Amino acid sequence: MAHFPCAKEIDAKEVLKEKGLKSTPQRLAVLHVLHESTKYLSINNILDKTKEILPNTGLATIYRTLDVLADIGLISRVHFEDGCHTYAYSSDSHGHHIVCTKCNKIMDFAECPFEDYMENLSKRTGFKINNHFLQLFGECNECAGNAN
Amino acid sequence: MAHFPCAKEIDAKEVLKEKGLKSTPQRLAVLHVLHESTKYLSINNILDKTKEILPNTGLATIYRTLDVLADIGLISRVHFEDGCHTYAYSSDSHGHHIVCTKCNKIMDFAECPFEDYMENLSKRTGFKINNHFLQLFGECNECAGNAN
DNA sequence: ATATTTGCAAAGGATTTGCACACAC
DNA sequence: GTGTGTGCAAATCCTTTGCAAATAT
Repeated sequence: MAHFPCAKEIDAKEVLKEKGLKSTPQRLAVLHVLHESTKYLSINNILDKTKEILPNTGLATIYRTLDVLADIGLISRVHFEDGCHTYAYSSDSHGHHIVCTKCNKIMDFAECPFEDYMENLSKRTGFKINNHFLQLFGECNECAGNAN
Repeated sequence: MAHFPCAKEIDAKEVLKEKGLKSTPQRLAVLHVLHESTKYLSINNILDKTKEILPNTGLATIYRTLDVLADIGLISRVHFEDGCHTYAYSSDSHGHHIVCTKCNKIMDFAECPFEDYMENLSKRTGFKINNHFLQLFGECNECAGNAN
């Protein structure tokens, strides 16, 4: 199997093995690409960079691999404002929501716990933070209270 | 023009007028549907419910209307794990990211400012919060420091 | 009266799937 | 050796767009 200088490679191999998944060059290459990149990459960016390592990689493999890696927690899904088209009524400008994963109930909450934290985080990261997106998932009291 | 019992209708009309947009039955109906619903609705759910009010509404109108309403802040975009396929490397299980909207630089941060807040929010909303999604947008120090 | 908005249908992209072959275990 | 994973191409799905007719102002 090919070998790539990915800091998380050994870890990744173990995580994959734990889940009964194979450590394929493609999976390690995609992880490597994401790990090395300091920028957001589109699916095609990821494909191109992966092809620099494994020229025959197909687009479908990228999709499948990203799903696998996200499912086992080695990467995470990132949301962009214009990349995701689902909407909910919002009673205030923050528009944060809590979603019940059992019944889909949705509740928006006005106050934003981050306001204070932002400044702190701005200083530490060097980012001037303009906007934020927060969403909570859980079970509403009916679903949590009633049986499964 | 049709009239719907939407608490925010008058407000919506004003906001639309302010922006030079027309208060069409479709826009008010979609807003009404989202406002009345306590649950997350898919695009097709929104179409179906809107058709209960205005039977001839087309799907394209739903998309256009949701965009307009989101742009003027009357509704907000909601992200679901499987509804948005963009990924980034994640160095910890939280996987929160800050994204620079100018150069696309992405930085993940380990600590989660919500940990403490969760319990508090759980009590107030009645939701048992299992998971959360947080993402920040801004400008990295190079982009913020350098000219535009 | 006029410019915006809508509905329909067609176009366009993005993502997924089927299947034979390759490969990690 | 076996079953999972991959590559290719086709199929599918979601979203956007063009245009003529309708309509809010």
